[in-house]
Order: sequence, then C-alpha cells, then structure tokens
Amino acid sequence: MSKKIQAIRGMNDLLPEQSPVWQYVESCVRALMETYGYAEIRTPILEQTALFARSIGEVTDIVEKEMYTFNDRNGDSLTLRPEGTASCVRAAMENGLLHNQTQRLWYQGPMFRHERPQKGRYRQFHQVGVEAYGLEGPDIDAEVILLTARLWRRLGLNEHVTLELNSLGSSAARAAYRETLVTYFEQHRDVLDEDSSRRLSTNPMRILDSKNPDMAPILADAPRLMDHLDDESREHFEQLTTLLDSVGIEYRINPRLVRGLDYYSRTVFEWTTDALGSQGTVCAGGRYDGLVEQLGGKPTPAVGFAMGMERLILLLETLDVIPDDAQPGLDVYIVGQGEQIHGTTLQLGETLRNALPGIRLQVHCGGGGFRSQIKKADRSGAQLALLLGEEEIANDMVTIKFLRNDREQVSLPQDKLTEQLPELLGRSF
RNA sequence: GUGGAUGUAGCUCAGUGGUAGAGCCCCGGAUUGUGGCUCCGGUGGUCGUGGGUUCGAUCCCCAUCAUCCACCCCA
Repeated sequence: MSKKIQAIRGMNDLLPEQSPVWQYVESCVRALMETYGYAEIRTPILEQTALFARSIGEVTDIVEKEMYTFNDRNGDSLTLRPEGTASCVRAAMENGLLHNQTQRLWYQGPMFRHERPQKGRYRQFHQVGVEAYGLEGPDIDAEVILLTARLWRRLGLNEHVTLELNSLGSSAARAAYRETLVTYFEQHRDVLDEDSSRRLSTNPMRILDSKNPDMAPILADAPRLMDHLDDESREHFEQLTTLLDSVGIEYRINPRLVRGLDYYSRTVFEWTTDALGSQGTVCAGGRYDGLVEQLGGKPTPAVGFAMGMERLILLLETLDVIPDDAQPGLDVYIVGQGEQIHGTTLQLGETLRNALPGIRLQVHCGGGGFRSQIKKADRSGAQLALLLGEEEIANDMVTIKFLRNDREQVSLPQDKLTEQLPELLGRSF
C-alpha cells in the first residue's frame, strides 16, 4: 500500500502545459454567451442532497451510487454537485429570477460523479451549461441549438459533430409510453439480456439504447416514442424541426435518444462525435418544463444543455484544431550580468511594463553566465532578449538580440527602448 | 460495481532469477559576454506498495494501490 499522498482518483491536475487550451475554450465560450445575451450565474459546489435527489431522480445511477455525499458538522446531508441544472433552478427560484420574467443563463465549473474513470470521463469534470427559463415555444429550443452550433463552428468542430434529436413528450405522455414499453418488454422477458432486465424496473426507456446486437430485433419492433407523443409535444417538435431547417441546422432524428436524467421532457438533443471512443457525447440537453414546479416553484418552462469540457478539449486535441496563438508566449526576456547589475534588470522590466502595459516580459532570475541565461531566453519562447552587461550599464545602453530570426543584434540607449520595442516586435501595446 | 491491459529515471521506453540501461529533458563544459546545430561530461531510480517462493526477486506467485481501455452510466 502506497503511503504517498496523491490526487484523488479521477480528479486531475490541470498542468501549465494544458491551461492555455482551457483558457482558449473558456474565452470562446464566454464570448459566445455574450453574443447571445446570456448572463453567467455562479452557484456553490455544495448543495443539500435533497436537491439532486428530487430533480435528477431517486432511482437514477447518479443519485443512487455516483454522488459524493457526506454529513455536515450539524448533521445536514450535503452533496458535491453532479450536474448544474438543479443548482441553477434552485438559485433562480431562491433569488426571484423566475418571478414573472424570462432568464437566459449560463454557468461553468466543476461537477463530481463517483464513476469509474475512463477516456473522457472523470470524477471531477467540468461542464459549461445553458439554461433558459420562462419560454415555452420551440424558438428557444432552436436558439440554444444554434448557440451550440456556432460554438462548434468557432472551435472548428462543426465537421466532426452531429446533432441527434428526439422528443420525449409531456411527462404524462412519457409516463404512459413508459407503461406501454414495460408491457411490451415483459412479454419478451426471455430475450432480454441482463442489463436490459435490470433496466426494466429502473429505466425502461434506456433499454432502447442497448448496444447489444442480440437485442436489435426486439428493439426494432418495440413501440415507438414518436407514436405516443401528445399532440402539443408533436406540434412543438415539428415546429422545432421546421425552425432548424429554416436556419440550416442539420440533424438526425433518433427515436431511441433518451436522456438519463428524470427531469427531461419534450425536446432532447445530443451532439456526438465518433472521434472519442466510447464517450462520444460532447453536449446534451433538452427541455425540462416540469422541473421548476417539481422543486417547489411555479410551473415554468425551461430548456438547456450541458457540455463536457474535458471531452471538448480531448476532441480539439484529437482533431488538431487548436490555433497556435492559444499559447500566450513571451515578447521579451531580460538578461543581465556583471558586478554592477544589482536591480537593473528588474528596474528595466518594470519601466517597460509601465510604458507598454500589454508587453509580455520576463526578467531572468537566478544568475548564471550569459551563455546559460541566453539559452533560457531562447527556451522561454521570447521574441527578443534584452542584454544588460557591464558595457551596457556603463553607457546606459541595452543590447537587443533577435531570437527568432537571423537579424544582427543591435545596441541602443535604454531611454529609446520603449519607443523602439513596438516596432521591433511588430505589435502595439 | 464488472472485465481486460499496464506500472522500471521528470518524460517515452528497453532489459535480466545474481540488486539496472537508452533517448529526450535538465545542469556544466568546449565558447572567462551570446541561444538554436554539434561534441564531451554530469545530476537523477526504495524497478508502484506489501507479502510469499528462492542462497538470492525488478523479473516467478499472491494481495493491494494506481493508471489506461471497455461495460454499466453519463457531459
């Protein structure tokens, strides 16, 4: 048994090498949300356990065996959020955001599920989500789908993800269909595999999702959800597909698409890819018109989605579509050596940052010879090295060495530096 | 929770029943003030952990932990 202290299983450190990619995606997301006028909401990572039990569903895997739940010091049962929607609804209700008004919100942050880690699935993972409240028409469904589609375009993923669409109907229609389905499968109990038999009592609609080829014949003849929709849901769905057609969004209607969380109703959708192995769902969402009421609020229509950051970034890396400028890099690296150097390099660094606030500059620390300092300047990725040695200091000069081309190094007076640097670097500050 | 694979240097990996090696990285030197290319040298390992077999285990056996992949489930 190892005594080494290490990270919790399935909870990863995000290392310096990785953070630029995350920041790139995060900034794309933020800009996108602003484009559509969605406002960010931030909620606590911990909630009362009952919030998730009531919203996600008591008998779902998430609630039954995947939540990080523990007792607070006063005995309250608390849970690390396994998803964002429940917290969002709670916060919106609690702060009066749903009182007689509509809301378009987004959130971003870590979620926690105690699952076995694998590719694209971790115990602490990060989601970006959108929630729109108070709008019942299919136009808002179309809008959130358009929003995701625009993100794929901006990230360069649009050729690599496909939209799957379905409707679960109203909760009443869904419940009725569920009964029909259970009856059907009970008549064929002998051909159900182990997983499906278990689902019959937990989540019968999931049986339709079975990957077991032996199940294909019985699934093909199963009653179809689409044939059991209530009229309103059918109309809603037809309008949605018409809207998507009119704005040029391609989709595939997948009658077997079922969402895992109990609160979904009517529209459900998923963006999937085949480039990520078995965890191919990058983004998923739909309507949950009954959720607000279920959590004690007034009946409020709602639609939203969540996407997995790890999966998104994995996909970007797999497809090699991360732009080079996602890496920040350095403009200038200041090197200094000699008896008289003292604080000169640090001073010069501050002077330049004062004059050129956007400059990306690092001052060499830790001493060493010119040779090793310049080697570090090179490896820092900086465009220029500024050299301050005894000669330069004696004459108030500085030597500029070009690290990325063969241009001859030049020396100039230190007080000319701030006016020369923008030109030498080919950018303004 | 179930199944399979894998744990040797910071990283990628060789290797053998007689207590370990390469490449990359890092540091120093060739160049006492000049990076990239080259050459030379150096730092760095409880061979995941614990137990068993053995004269002797990094290697064989068992357990355990971790990682990866798949199932389940989900973003």
